[in-house]
Amino acid sequence: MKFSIATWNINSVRLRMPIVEQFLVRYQPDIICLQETKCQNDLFPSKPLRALGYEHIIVHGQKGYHGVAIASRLPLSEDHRQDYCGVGDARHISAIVQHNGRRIRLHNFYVPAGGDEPDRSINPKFGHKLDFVEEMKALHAEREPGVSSILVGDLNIAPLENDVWSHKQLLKIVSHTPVETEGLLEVMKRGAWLDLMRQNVPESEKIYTWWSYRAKDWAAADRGRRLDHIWSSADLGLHLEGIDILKEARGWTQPSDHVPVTARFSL
DNA sequence: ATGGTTGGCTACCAA
Repeated sequence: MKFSIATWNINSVRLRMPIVEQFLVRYQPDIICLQETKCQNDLFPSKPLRALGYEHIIVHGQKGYHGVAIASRLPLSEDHRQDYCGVGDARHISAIVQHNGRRIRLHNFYVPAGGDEPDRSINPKFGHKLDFVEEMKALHAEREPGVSSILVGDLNIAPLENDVWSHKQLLKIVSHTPVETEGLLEVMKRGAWLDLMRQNVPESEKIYTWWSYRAKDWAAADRGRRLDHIWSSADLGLHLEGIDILKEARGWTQPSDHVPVTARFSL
Protein backbone atom coordinates (compact mmCIF):
# COMPACT_ATOMS: atom_id res chain seq x y z
CA MET A 1 0.00 0.00 0.00
CA LYS A 2 1.09 3.53 -0.74
CA PHE A 3 1.73 6.02 2.01
CA SER A 4 3.05 9.56 1.62
CA ILE A 5 3.93 12.38 3.92
CA ALA A 6 4.78 15.98 3.08
CA THR A 7 6.50 18.71 5.07
CA TRP A 8 6.32 22.44 4.28
CA ASN A 9 7.37 25.59 6.09
CA ILE A 10 4.41 27.67 5.01
CA ASN A 11 5.34 31.05 6.57
CA SER A 12 1.77 31.98 7.59
CA VAL A 13 -0.81 29.30 6.90
CA ARG A 14 -3.73 31.72 6.66
CA LEU A 15 -2.07 33.85 4.01
CA ARG A 16 -1.05 30.80 2.00
CA MET A 17 -4.14 28.59 2.12
CA PRO A 18 -4.62 28.97 -1.67
CA ILE A 19 -1.26 27.32 -2.40
CA VAL A 20 -1.69 24.76 0.39
CA GLU A 21 -4.95 23.69 -1.25
CA GLN A 22 -3.32 23.69 -4.68
CA PHE A 23 -0.56 21.43 -3.38
CA LEU A 24 -2.94 19.02 -1.65
CA VAL A 25 -5.30 18.76 -4.62
CA ARG A 26 -2.48 18.12 -7.08
CA TYR A 27 -0.21 15.85 -5.04
CA GLN A 28 -2.58 14.18 -2.54
CA PRO A 29 -0.17 13.32 0.28
CA ASP A 30 -1.76 11.27 3.07
CA ILE A 31 -0.31 13.66 5.64
CA ILE A 32 0.98 17.22 5.55
CA CYS A 33 3.15 18.68 8.29
CA LEU A 34 3.32 22.47 8.39
CA GLN A 35 5.73 24.82 10.15
CA GLU A 36 5.64 28.56 10.78
CA THR A 37 1.87 28.60 10.73
CA LYS A 38 1.97 31.93 12.62
CA CYS A 39 -1.55 31.41 13.82
CA GLN A 40 -3.32 30.80 17.10
CA ASN A 41 -5.10 27.45 17.43
CA ASP A 42 -8.61 28.90 17.26
CA LEU A 43 -7.77 30.71 14.01
CA PHE A 44 -6.24 27.69 12.24
CA PRO A 45 -7.97 27.04 8.87
CA SER A 46 -9.19 23.52 9.63
CA LYS A 47 -12.37 23.74 7.58
CA PRO A 48 -10.80 23.88 4.09
CA LEU A 49 -8.39 21.09 5.06
CA ARG A 50 -11.25 18.87 6.21
CA ALA A 51 -13.07 19.61 2.98
CA LEU A 52 -10.11 18.11 1.11
CA GLY A 53 -10.24 14.94 3.20
CA TYR A 54 -7.71 15.89 5.86
CA GLU A 55 -10.08 15.15 8.71
CA HIS A 56 -7.50 14.54 11.42
CA ILE A 57 -5.83 17.79 12.39
CA ILE A 58 -3.66 18.63 15.34
CA VAL A 59 -2.23 22.07 15.91
CA HIS A 60 0.22 23.81 18.18
CA GLY A 61 0.18 27.48 17.44
CA GLN A 62 0.87 30.82 19.06
CA LYS A 63 0.22 34.41 18.10
CA GLY A 64 2.48 35.88 15.45
CA TYR A 65 5.41 33.46 15.56
CA HIS A 66 6.37 29.83 14.97
CA GLY A 67 3.56 27.26 15.11
CA VAL A 68 3.34 23.68 13.80
CA ALA A 69 0.44 21.53 12.62
CA ILE A 70 -0.33 18.10 11.19
CA ALA A 71 -3.26 17.44 8.85
CA SER A 72 -3.93 13.83 7.96
CA ARG A 73 -6.30 11.59 6.01
CA LEU A 74 -5.34 8.77 8.40
CA PRO A 75 -6.25 8.74 12.09
CA LEU A 76 -3.86 10.44 14.51
CA SER A 77 -3.62 9.52 18.18
CA GLU A 78 -1.47 9.97 21.26
CA ASP A 79 -0.52 13.49 20.27
CA HIS A 80 1.79 15.61 22.35
CA ARG A 81 3.83 18.76 22.24
CA GLN A 82 7.27 19.14 23.78
CA ASP A 83 8.46 22.52 24.96
CA TYR A 84 12.10 22.39 23.84
CA CYS A 85 14.32 24.68 25.94
CA GLY A 86 11.33 25.44 28.16
CA VAL A 87 10.67 28.82 26.57
CA GLY A 88 7.03 28.27 25.58
CA ASP A 89 7.59 28.34 21.79
CA ALA A 90 5.29 26.24 19.58
CA ARG A 91 8.01 24.35 17.71
CA HIS A 92 7.14 20.66 18.07
CA ILE A 93 4.09 18.47 17.71
CA SER A 94 3.87 14.71 17.54
CA ALA A 95 1.30 11.96 17.08
CA ILE A 96 0.97 8.31 16.19
CA VAL A 97 -0.41 7.53 12.74
CA GLN A 98 -1.94 4.19 11.98
CA HIS A 99 -1.36 2.75 8.50
CA ASN A 100 -1.97 -0.77 7.25
CA GLY A 101 -1.55 -2.30 10.68
CA ARG A 102 1.63 -0.38 11.38
CA ARG A 103 2.01 2.32 14.03
CA ILE A 104 4.26 5.26 13.20
CA ARG A 105 5.28 7.98 15.64
CA LEU A 106 5.47 11.22 13.66
CA HIS A 107 7.41 14.26 14.90
CA ASN A 108 7.03 17.67 13.27
CA PHE A 109 9.73 20.23 14.19
CA TYR A 110 10.42 23.88 13.62
CA VAL A 111 13.98 24.42 14.84
CA PRO A 112 14.94 28.04 15.70
CA ALA A 113 16.57 29.90 12.81
CA GLY A 114 19.25 31.25 15.15
CA GLY A 115 19.66 34.88 14.04
CA ASP A 116 22.51 36.21 11.93
CA GLU A 117 25.61 36.05 14.14
CA PRO A 118 26.94 32.52 14.75
CA ASP A 119 28.29 33.30 18.21
CA ARG A 120 26.22 32.52 21.29
CA SER A 121 28.10 35.04 23.44
CA ILE A 122 26.76 37.96 21.40
CA ASN A 123 23.63 36.37 19.87
CA PRO A 124 21.27 34.60 22.30
CA LYS A 125 19.16 33.31 19.38
CA PHE A 126 22.11 31.26 18.17
CA GLY A 127 22.58 29.88 21.69
CA HIS A 128 18.91 28.94 21.77
CA LYS A 129 19.27 27.07 18.48
CA LEU A 130 22.29 25.12 19.75
CA ASP A 131 20.47 24.27 22.99
CA PHE A 132 17.43 23.12 21.00
CA VAL A 133 19.57 20.81 18.86
CA GLU A 134 21.29 19.52 21.99
CA GLU A 135 17.90 18.59 23.44
CA MET A 136 16.93 16.80 20.20
CA LYS A 137 19.83 14.37 20.73
CA ALA A 138 17.69 12.55 23.31
CA LEU A 139 15.04 11.64 20.71
CA HIS A 140 15.51 8.06 19.51
CA ALA A 141 13.84 6.62 16.42
CA GLU A 142 13.23 3.35 18.26
CA ARG A 143 11.94 4.75 21.52
CA GLU A 144 8.59 2.94 21.55
CA PRO A 145 8.67 -0.83 21.01
CA GLY A 146 6.74 -1.91 17.92
CA VAL A 147 6.35 1.69 16.73
CA SER A 148 8.24 3.03 13.70
CA SER A 149 9.22 6.72 13.56
CA ILE A 150 9.27 9.59 11.11
CA LEU A 151 10.74 13.01 11.90
CA VAL A 152 10.09 15.91 9.55
CA GLY A 153 10.33 19.65 9.57
CA ASP A 154 12.22 22.84 9.03
CA LEU A 155 15.39 22.02 10.95
CA ASN A 156 17.04 25.27 9.78
CA ILE A 157 20.36 23.46 9.28
CA ALA A 158 21.90 22.28 6.00
CA PRO A 159 24.22 19.56 7.33
CA LEU A 160 26.15 18.39 4.24
CA GLU A 161 28.42 20.19 1.77
CA ASN A 162 25.96 19.73 -1.08
CA ASP A 163 23.04 20.93 1.03
CA VAL A 164 24.12 24.49 0.22
CA TRP A 165 25.02 26.33 -2.97
CA SER A 166 28.57 27.00 -1.73
CA HIS A 167 29.98 25.09 1.21
CA LYS A 168 33.00 27.36 1.44
CA GLN A 169 31.05 30.61 1.34
CA LEU A 170 28.51 29.48 3.91
CA LEU A 171 30.79 28.05 6.59
CA LYS A 172 30.29 31.15 8.74
CA ILE A 173 26.65 31.62 7.82
CA VAL A 174 24.04 30.48 10.33
CA SER A 175 22.49 27.17 9.11
CA HIS A 176 25.79 25.77 7.81
CA THR A 177 28.38 26.48 10.55
CA PRO A 178 30.32 23.43 11.80
CA VAL A 179 28.83 23.60 15.30
CA GLU A 180 25.33 23.35 13.81
CA THR A 181 26.02 20.75 11.11
CA GLU A 182 27.97 18.54 13.54
CA GLY A 183 25.19 18.93 16.08
CA LEU A 184 22.49 17.86 13.64
CA LEU A 185 24.54 14.87 12.42
CA GLU A 186 24.94 13.87 16.08
CA VAL A 187 21.16 14.06 16.58
CA MET A 188 20.78 11.62 13.66
CA LYS A 189 23.53 9.31 14.85
CA ARG A 190 22.46 9.16 18.50
CA GLY A 191 18.81 8.67 17.58
CA ALA A 192 19.51 6.11 14.82
CA TRP A 193 17.64 8.28 12.30
CA LEU A 194 17.90 7.71 8.54
CA ASP A 195 18.16 10.76 6.28
CA LEU A 196 15.58 9.70 3.68
CA MET A 197 16.32 12.55 1.27
CA ARG A 198 19.96 11.48 1.11
CA GLN A 199 18.99 7.84 0.83
CA ASN A 200 17.24 8.91 -2.36
CA VAL A 201 19.79 11.42 -3.72
CA PRO A 202 23.56 10.81 -3.41
CA GLU A 203 25.61 13.19 -1.27
CA SER A 204 27.50 14.30 -4.38
CA GLU A 205 24.34 15.98 -5.73
CA LYS A 206 23.01 19.37 -4.61
CA ILE A 207 19.62 19.41 -2.89
CA TYR A 208 17.81 22.59 -1.83
CA THR A 209 14.42 23.13 -0.21
CA TRP A 210 14.70 26.86 0.54
CA TRP A 211 15.58 29.93 -1.51
CA SER A 212 15.83 33.35 0.14
CA TYR A 213 13.24 36.04 -0.50
CA ARG A 214 16.12 38.51 -0.71
CA ALA A 215 17.46 37.35 -4.06
CA LYS A 216 16.52 39.47 -7.06
CA ASP A 217 15.82 36.33 -9.07
CA TRP A 218 15.83 33.24 -6.85
CA ALA A 219 15.72 30.81 -9.78
CA ALA A 220 18.53 32.44 -11.77
CA ALA A 221 20.80 32.74 -8.73
CA ASP A 222 19.76 29.30 -7.43
CA ARG A 223 21.50 29.93 -4.13
CA GLY A 224 19.46 27.47 -2.10
CA ARG A 225 19.90 25.43 1.04
CA ARG A 226 18.45 22.13 2.28
CA LEU A 227 16.83 23.26 5.52
CA ASP A 228 13.84 20.90 5.45
CA HIS A 229 14.27 17.24 6.24
CA ILE A 230 12.53 13.87 6.41
CA TRP A 231 14.08 11.23 8.65
CA SER A 232 12.85 7.79 9.67
CA SER A 233 13.64 4.74 11.71
CA ALA A 234 15.64 2.07 9.86
CA ASP A 235 12.67 -0.24 9.21
CA LEU A 236 10.87 2.39 7.10
CA GLY A 237 13.95 3.12 4.99
CA LEU A 238 13.48 -0.22 3.25
CA HIS A 239 10.03 0.87 2.09
CA LEU A 240 10.90 4.31 0.69
CA GLU A 241 9.75 4.66 -2.91
CA GLY A 242 10.93 8.17 -3.54
CA ILE A 243 11.33 11.77 -2.42
CA ASP A 244 9.77 14.71 -4.24
CA ILE A 245 11.07 18.23 -3.76
CA LEU A 246 8.55 20.53 -5.38
CA LYS A 247 10.90 23.31 -6.51
CA GLU A 248 8.14 24.64 -8.74
CA ALA A 249 6.21 25.78 -5.65
CA ARG A 250 8.85 28.45 -5.00
CA GLY A 251 7.52 30.16 -8.12
CA TRP A 252 3.82 29.91 -7.25
CA THR A 253 1.78 33.02 -6.49
CA GLN A 254 2.81 34.59 -3.18
CA PRO A 255 5.15 31.72 -2.34
CA SER A 256 6.73 30.58 0.89
CA ASP A 257 10.53 30.72 0.82
CA HIS A 258 10.45 26.94 1.48
CA VAL A 259 9.03 24.29 -0.87
CA PRO A 260 7.15 21.12 0.07
CA VAL A 261 9.12 17.89 0.40
CA THR A 262 7.24 14.59 0.16
CA ALA A 263 8.36 11.07 1.06
CA ARG A 264 6.52 8.25 -0.70
CA PHE A 265 6.49 4.79 0.84
CA SER A 266 5.13 1.42 -0.12
CA LEU A 267 4.01 -0.22 3.10
C1' DA B 1 31.33 43.85 2.63
C1' DT B 2 26.64 44.92 2.46
C1' DG B 3 21.90 44.77 1.63
C1' DG B 4 18.52 42.57 -0.16
C1' DT B 5 12.50 40.58 0.97
C1' DT B 6 8.72 38.81 3.51
C1' DG B 7 4.97 38.27 7.37
C1' DG B 8 2.71 39.51 11.71
C1' DC B 9 1.36 42.98 14.38
C1' DT B 10 2.07 47.17 16.04
C1' DA B 11 4.72 51.01 15.42
C1' DC B 12 9.64 46.58 15.12
C1' DC B 13 10.91 41.83 15.41
C1' DA B 14 11.89 37.41 13.39
C1' DA B 15 13.32 35.03 9.53
